[in-house]
Amino acid sequence: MTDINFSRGPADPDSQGAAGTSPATRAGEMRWDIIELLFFAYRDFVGDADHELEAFGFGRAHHRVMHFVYRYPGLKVADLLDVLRITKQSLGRVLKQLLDEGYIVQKTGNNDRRQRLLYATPKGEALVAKLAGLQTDRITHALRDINPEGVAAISQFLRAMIDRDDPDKVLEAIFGIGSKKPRE
Amino acid sequence: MTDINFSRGPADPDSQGAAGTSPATRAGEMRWDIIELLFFAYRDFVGDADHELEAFGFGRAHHRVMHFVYRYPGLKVADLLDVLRITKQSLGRVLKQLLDEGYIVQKTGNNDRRQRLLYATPKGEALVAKLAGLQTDRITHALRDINPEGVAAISQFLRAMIDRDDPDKVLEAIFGIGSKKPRE
DNA sequence: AAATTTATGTCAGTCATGTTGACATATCTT
DNA sequence: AAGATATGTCAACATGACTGACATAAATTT
Repeated sequence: MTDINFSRGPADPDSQGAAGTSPATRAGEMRWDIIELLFFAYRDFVGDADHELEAFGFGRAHHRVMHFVYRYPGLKVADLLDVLRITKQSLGRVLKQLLDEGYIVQKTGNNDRRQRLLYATPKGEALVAKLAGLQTDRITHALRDINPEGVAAISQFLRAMIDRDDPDKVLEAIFGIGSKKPRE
Repeated sequence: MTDINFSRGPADPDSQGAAGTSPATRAGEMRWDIIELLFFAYRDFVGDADHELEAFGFGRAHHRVMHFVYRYPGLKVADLLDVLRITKQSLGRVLKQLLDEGYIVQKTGNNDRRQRLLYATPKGEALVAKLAGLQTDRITHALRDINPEGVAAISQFLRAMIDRDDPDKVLEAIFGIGSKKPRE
């Protein structure tokens, strides 16, 4: 049936050396393993939520907004734009739906009445909890046979994969700039 | 400045318990840390390639196709569909561009002349190497201070995050299903 | 007080990438 | 010869990105 050549790597690995210009260009030095594991792990990780979201008529964009609004109550629209790295227009459509359908409420800022601070409603909280539950189940399973040192290494690795130049508000909170300890 | 309430978690965490139905529904049991680290880590991980791809007039879809064609020479179209989990039409557009612009070539299968086996050209290999170089640099940096046991834990974690029911050809290769006949 | 900047919202149009369903062709299998 | 399979292509559509322009209210600066 499947007569694919599954020898790993290109037919002529040596042809790589001269082509690229970035520091790691020789095929032998590439972290193909981690690159591909990240692809598949993330694909299935978000797949959990994707499937559930269909029942709500929502997409990934809605999930991301709901998640961060729930997790960081009182988030401003501008902060959300920084975190999600999308444009105002893209966010606007999704946010409007979530507001209209009662998953999120806005409150005018106390200090600055131009701001619309965002909060999840109980309905919104339930959705986030449901999705996070699915993802937590997968994570818990994946961590099952890993000892505390291993878990620490995983956490350290993921943190070190994140850009730290010009972090947004949420990242500052995650990395505990203000001595706030992430729940762990 | 930013007068956001950055207390962690929802205003009323206890409201979660009754709402959800999946195993992990109580807010205190959620792996918010890993969930968010995965989001940011993957965002920045793929961001490396995204930026570079603009110069080629390509998007993420092109990268994914090029990557797997380069890594698994002789991949069939059907295998690529399994791996990427997209439809024939979506793949078709992207694949046609890569063929037209000389990044990929097709060869008719020897055993089965209906098959179009895909191979990266030197031009395609150079592109993959460049993008993988950027991502490898990030990974290498993130693994810098992690000992071999930690790296093993990271690898194990990522593998365990991946669905193993009905794995595709590439996953079978990654997980080293050693027998001659992985699927029938 | 007036002018400017900021935070947000919205409109119009475009693009990339995904979808479904139908259908055509060549080739392999029965 | 008939049917199944691998691939390619068509039309139509959905989502979620984008740019650029513009409007409003509120804060800030002059």
